[in-house]
Amino acid sequence: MTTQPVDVEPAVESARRQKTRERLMDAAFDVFAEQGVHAASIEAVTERAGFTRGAFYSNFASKEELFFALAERENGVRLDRLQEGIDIIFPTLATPVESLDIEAVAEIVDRFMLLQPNDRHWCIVESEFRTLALRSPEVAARYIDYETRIDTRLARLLEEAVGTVGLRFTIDSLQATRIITTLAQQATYDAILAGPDVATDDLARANARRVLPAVLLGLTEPVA
Amino acid sequence: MTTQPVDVEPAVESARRQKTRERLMDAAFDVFAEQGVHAASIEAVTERAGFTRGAFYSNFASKEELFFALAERENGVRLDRLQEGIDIIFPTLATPVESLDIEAVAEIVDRFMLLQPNDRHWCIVESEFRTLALRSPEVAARYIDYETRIDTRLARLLEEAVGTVGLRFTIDSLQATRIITTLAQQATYDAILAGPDVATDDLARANARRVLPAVLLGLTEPVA
DNA sequence: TGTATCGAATACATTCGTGTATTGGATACG
DNA sequence: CGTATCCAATACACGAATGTATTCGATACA
Repeated sequence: MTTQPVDVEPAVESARRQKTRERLMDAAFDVFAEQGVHAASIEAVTERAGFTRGAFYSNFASKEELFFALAERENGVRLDRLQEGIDIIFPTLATPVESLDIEAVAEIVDRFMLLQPNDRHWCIVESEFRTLALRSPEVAARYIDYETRIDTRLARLLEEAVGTVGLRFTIDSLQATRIITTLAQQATYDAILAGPDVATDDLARANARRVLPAVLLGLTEPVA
Repeated sequence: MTTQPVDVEPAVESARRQKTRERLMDAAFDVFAEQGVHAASIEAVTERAGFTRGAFYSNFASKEELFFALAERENGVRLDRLQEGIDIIFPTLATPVESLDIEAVAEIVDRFMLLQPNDRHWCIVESEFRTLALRSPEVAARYIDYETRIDTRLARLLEEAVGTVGLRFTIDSLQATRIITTLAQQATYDAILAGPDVATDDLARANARRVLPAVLLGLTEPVA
C-alpha cells in the first residue's frame, strides 16, 4: 500500500476564490434586500456580481449557504462596529452630566443609534431572516445565535453608558437591552415604512429619540 | 335602440363563490405561514383547499390579491376581537386594585395577551407582511393602515385599562400603545423561536408578563 | 516555455409554476 | 323538463430557474 495523496483542501482559500465569494455576497446582499431571499434567483445574484451561475455553483452549495455566509459576515461587521463603539461613545460621555434628566439619556440613545446605522438593506434582510426563523428551527438557531452575540455585547456597553450618567437598570441588563434594541429596530422600520423619499437614517434616529429615552428612564433609577 | 341588458355583476356574490373564496383564504393562511408568500405556489394553495388552480383563477386576479384579501379578513377578525375585549377586560378589572404595584399592571398585561392570542400562523404571516412592506411602498401603505386601525382602538382600551387601576400615561397614549404592542409581539416571536415543542401561547404570555409590566409602569404615573 | 491546476463560463436537460382557453357539470330559473 | 348561467376542472403552451456535465482560459509552477 503506497502513501495516498490525500485530497486535502487548501487551508486558506485562494485569494481569487475568496474575492469571488465576497463579490457574490455583496451582490446577494442587494438582491436579497430588494427581492427577498426566495424570490431572488441565483442568476440574478450572479449577474449583479458580474458573473454567471457557474461562479455560484463552484463557490456555494446552495442559496441557503450563501445566505448564511452573508449573515455571518454582516453580523461580524456589526459586532466589530460595536467594539469600536466603546472608544467612540465613552470618551465624550464621560464628561459627567449635571442633571439626570431625559436629555442625558437621549444623548446616550443618539450615540447608540449613530453607532448602528442600520442601513436599509441590512434592516430588510434581517427582518426576512427573522421571518424565516419563525418558520424553521434550524434558521431560528442561527438567528438567535447572532442576536445573542450582539445583545450580549451591547448590554455591557449600555450598562456602562447609563452608569456614566449616574443611572442603573432596575431590571436585568440583558432584558433591558433587548427591550431597547427591539424598540430601536421598530423605530428604524417606521422610518423605512415612511417611504423612499425620506432620509431613513435621520428619521430612524428621530423616532428613536422620541421613544427610547422615556423607556430607558423607566427602566433605570439613579444610583444611590 | 333597445334597453341593453347591462352585464352588472351581482351586488352580492353568489354563496358558492364566497365559500370558495373563504376556503382558498383558509388554505392560503396555512400555506403562506408554512412556506412564505412567494415560495407558496398557487397550486399548493388550491390543492390544500381541495380545488384545482381553476378555482383560484376564477376568484382572484393574482396571488397578491389573495394575500391582501386574507390580510383584510384576518385584520377584521382581530379588530372584532378587540371590540369584544372591552366587555371581557373591564368588568373584572373594575374591581379597584388596592396597591398600584407591578402586580396590578401585570394583570392588565395578562388580560391583553389573552385577548390577542397571536396564533402562530398569523404571527408568521404578519411578520412576512411587514418584511414585504419594507420593500414596497404599496404594501407598506396597507400594512400601516391595518396596524393603525388596530393600535388606535387598542390605545383607547389601554388608556382606560390603566385608568381603572389608578394610572395614566406620561406620554401620548398611542405612542405608548405602539411600544407595548411592539414588545408584546417580540415576546410572541421569542416564544415561537423557542421551538415547536413548547406551548407557544403560554410562553408568549410568560415572556410578556416578564417584560411589559416594568415598561408599562415606566410609562405611567399615579393619577393625582 | 510548457504543463498542470483551479475556477468560472457554457451548454443542456429537466422540473416547476404560470396563465389562458376550453370544457364539463351543477344549479337556478323559465 | 329544458335551457341558460355560472364556476370550477382540464388541457396546453410557455417561460423561468435549477443543477450538472463539460469546456475553456488564466494563473502558478517546474
